[in-house]
Parts: sequence; structure tokens; C-alpha cells
Amino acid sequence: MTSNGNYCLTGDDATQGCQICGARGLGFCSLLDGAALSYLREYAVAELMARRRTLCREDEPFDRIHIIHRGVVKLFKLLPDGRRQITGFLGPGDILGSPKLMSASHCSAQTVTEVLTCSFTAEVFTDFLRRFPEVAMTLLFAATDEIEASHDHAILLGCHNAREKLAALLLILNHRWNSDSRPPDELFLPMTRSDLAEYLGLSVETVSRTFSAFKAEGLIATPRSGVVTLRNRPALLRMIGFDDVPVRNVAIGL
Amino acid sequence: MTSNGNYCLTGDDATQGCQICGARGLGFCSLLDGAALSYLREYAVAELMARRRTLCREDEPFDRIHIIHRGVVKLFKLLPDGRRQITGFLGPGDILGSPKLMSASHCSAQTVTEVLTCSFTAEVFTDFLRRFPEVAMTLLFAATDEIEASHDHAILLGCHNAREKLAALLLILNHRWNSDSRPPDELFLPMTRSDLAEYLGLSVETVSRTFSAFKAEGLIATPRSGVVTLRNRPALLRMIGFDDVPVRNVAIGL
DNA sequence: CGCACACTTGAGTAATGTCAAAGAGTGTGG
DNA sequence: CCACACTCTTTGACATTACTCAAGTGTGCG
Repeated sequence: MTSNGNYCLTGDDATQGCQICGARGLGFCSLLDGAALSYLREYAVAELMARRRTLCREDEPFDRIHIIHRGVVKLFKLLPDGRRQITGFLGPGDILGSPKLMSASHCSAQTVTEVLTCSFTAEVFTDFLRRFPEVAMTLLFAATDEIEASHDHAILLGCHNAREKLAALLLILNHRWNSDSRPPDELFLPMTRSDLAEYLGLSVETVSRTFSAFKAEGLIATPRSGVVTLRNRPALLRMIGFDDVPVRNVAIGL
Repeated sequence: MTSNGNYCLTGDDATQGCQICGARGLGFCSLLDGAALSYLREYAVAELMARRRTLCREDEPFDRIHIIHRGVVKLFKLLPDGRRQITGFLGPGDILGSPKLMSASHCSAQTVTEVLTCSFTAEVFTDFLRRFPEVAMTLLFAATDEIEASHDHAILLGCHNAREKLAALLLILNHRWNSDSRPPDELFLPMTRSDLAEYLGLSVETVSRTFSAFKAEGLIATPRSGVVTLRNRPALLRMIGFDDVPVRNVAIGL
């Protein structure tokens, strides 16, 4: 256990870890070729963080890059009066840390669940980019995806009402974090109602009421805490007016 | 005049144009060194477009990159039922076109004013990136800025009320599009109330009422159509709760 | 078992949206 | 140059949505 309270696995452990890593075939790692991945692996440190741990704070220097292996991280910005906007959630395969290395973080990041990441210093990452210049294009494409995702978030916040907002969020998370180990209509939702509210630009009460309404209408079920089952996907899709949910490879948190 | 109704200046004209170009010291062009700029200049075509001309449509192929020299472009996405979210405005120095070249456009783009751009095909741009690989990093930084700007837009949409939204927009535009030829507290606002409403996630009527309220309170003045004067910047800044407005180099529209 | 903390539900309120109409500004064609 | 048509803007009256405040109900953890 390190001084900041996180478990760390260095060098060889991390190398072993990559073989069995749940994120190997996901997100950022899946976009790297063997040589690039081997190089990164060399310097990677695995970090296991408890729930509700702050990874970085807005406007404070943040000199690490994390690739999320397991768990969920929320990104947010605070207004001076305490209002908060969650700008995104990161899950397996997503990246936390600015490509504009060594600069101050643009938002705060906090773990929602226990989180396992693979991380390196900005220095390592800079050397990595020098050695594998084609990765800059990979990152540029990922950043482009992130911009498109932000636009979809803007539509959610600007054009949708409470029901549409929640329906869209459930469909997106179901799509992004679905895995073979989970039934296709089930989704992992470890965030609190307050987190969801701050992402959707609603109050906690409105989110809660909308959940209750969806349950009463048979659109969803909540078999246990942190899990939602979509019981009527077509109706949810109709609500947001599209036939399918936008696809997305990697999310970047900065 | 070309088949699509735009004026075009090719090769030599564009080369001449760069020397006196208003965007030379702005945005994307200001981030390129002499060699890179000379190369691009070689293939650049100047295009002059009338007001309300559609540059590209969501989900349709768009194979050009434009650097905006003069004028304003709006970017938006449409919902199936006709609701519209404007995701951003582009001005001098900003880029229109996805770095993920040759792909379908992610949003629609329409000129708000008459617009003069410097443009090239995606093919030219791909060759350019091959020849000047360091530009990939420049674009990555620009994309990072764009992500940060999107987060600020999310705060606007999710946390702010009508007054705060308008105050923030006025301050941001005053900061971004200010030039020496204009008094520091004046700002160019060629967009319709409807454009502003769709950017801010409000109805036209609410935007109009908020403008009227700001004028009545002496916060702003509208000396003539398309121009706003900030008469009490400190009060507007207090409204959004910050001491200054976030800086931004280039905007990218995709 | 009891204390937090998160979630739900209800009642009343405030902010913003909707509908409607009139006024201002702009451009066009006679 | 004026008259007309069009669009954009403003304002009013009313409806609706979502927020606020408040109380009560789980749920997990020490």
C-alpha cells in the first residue's frame, strides 16, 4: 500500500496483468499495436483505488495518465457556489489524463466504485509518444470521438426533458458497459441518484421520480441496488427518437 | 464563381491572400510554422459563401477542411422531431472539418454571416499530416481545447439559469471575437435570437426577455443590430461567478 | 441496534415554455 | 423611392415542467 492509500503493482506484476486484463481488448489498449503496448506495459503501474477517492482536482497539476481497467470514475466541474456539473463517466478502457501533458487538470475526477487502473507518469507518456508518433493520430481520433460524445451530451442537456434524459442515459450506459458476463438488457449503474442528476442537469428528486415512473410503466426494473434491467427497450428508444444508440470507442477524461 | 455558387480563388491568389489574411495570426494558422503554412497555402482555395448557406449536413460525407478567415458559422444537430441543438459557433481562425478525414460529418454547419474560408480537400490534408507529423500533436491539443470548451458548454446548459446563460455567452463571445478594430466592451453578435436560444437550451422568448431585462438594468446596450455593448462587465462576471472568462485558442467543428 | 446516508414521495412554488399578437427591421420588386 | 412581404423580435397571458422544501422510508455499516 502506498502513501496515498492505494495499492500499487509495479513492473513485472503489471506485465503479467496485461495478459489477463479486462481492458486489453477495450478502448485505448485495443487501439494500440503489440510493440506500443509492450513499451507502455514496461512502465505501467497498476493502482487500486477505493470508492469515493479523488484522483485529481480541477486546476491542480495532474501528471499521471490512467487507463481504467475496472470500475467507474466520474468527472465534474464545480461552480464557485457549489453547483456541480458531471461532464462524463469513465469505465473500462477509458483514459484519464490530458494529452496536453503536465498541465493543470480541467476537471475533477473521483472514483464512483472501487477502481483498478494502469497508470504512468506524464514523462513516460511523452517518451512513449515520441517513440510511437502514430499514436498521436490514435489519440486525435479518440479526442474527436470525445468531442462528438460531448455534443450528444449537449443535446441531452439542451433539448431533452427529464424522461428523455434518463432514457438516453440508461441506453447509452447499457451500450457502453455491456459485457458478456451480463444479460444484454441489464446495466451496471453504480452512481448515486445525485450523480445521475448532476450529469443530466436535473435535481435528485426529479431523477428519483422519473425512475419511479419508468418502473411503474414497466419500462425498467431495479432487481438490486446498482443494477437496472431494461424491460422495454423499444419504448425507451422511441422516447429519445432514434433507432439506435451512438457507438463509442474510448472516452477521455481531462 | 463555382458550380456551388461560391467564389473561389485558387493557387496564387490564395498565396497572396495569406500575407494579408486576417486569420494568419489567429487560431489554427497561428499554431503552424512557416514551412507547414507554405505547404498548405499551395493547395488552399479561398471560398466566399453567402449568409445561410449550408456547408455540410449531419451524417453526410464531407471531404473538405475549412479554415475560417472571416464571418461566423453555426454547428448544430437535429433531433428527428425537429428540435435543434447548436453545439458551437466558429469564427476567424477556427477549423471546420473532422481530423477523422473523409468520414461522415457529425453535425451540420451553416453560415450565419457571409463567410470567407481557406479550404482544401481531405486528401490534401492527409498528405499534409504525413509530411508534417508534428501537426498531429497541434491538432490533438486543439481537440483537447475543444473538449474543454464542450465541458464549459455543458455547465452552461446543465447548471445555469437563463440570465447566467446569456451573461456567460456574451462574455465568451466578447472575449473570443474581440479585435483591435472594435471597442473592448463591444461585441459582434450576428446570430438571431433563435440561434442563441438553440445554443443556450432556451426558448426564443426567454432569450428575448432576458435581453430586455439586461438592457433595462443597464448591463448591456444594443447600439445597432448585430452589436452589443457590455455596460457593466463586473456585474455580468459576478452573475456567472467567475473573475474571468476561459481562454481558448482554436475551435474545431466536426 | 442505531446512526448515516441515499432514496422516495408529497405539496407548493418559481422558472421557463407555449401560444398569440403586435411591432420593428430588412429586402424585393414594381 | 415606396409599398409590400417576409422574418425577426418583443411583449403579454397562461400552462407546464421541474425545483425547493420537507418529511418519511429504506439500506448498509460500524
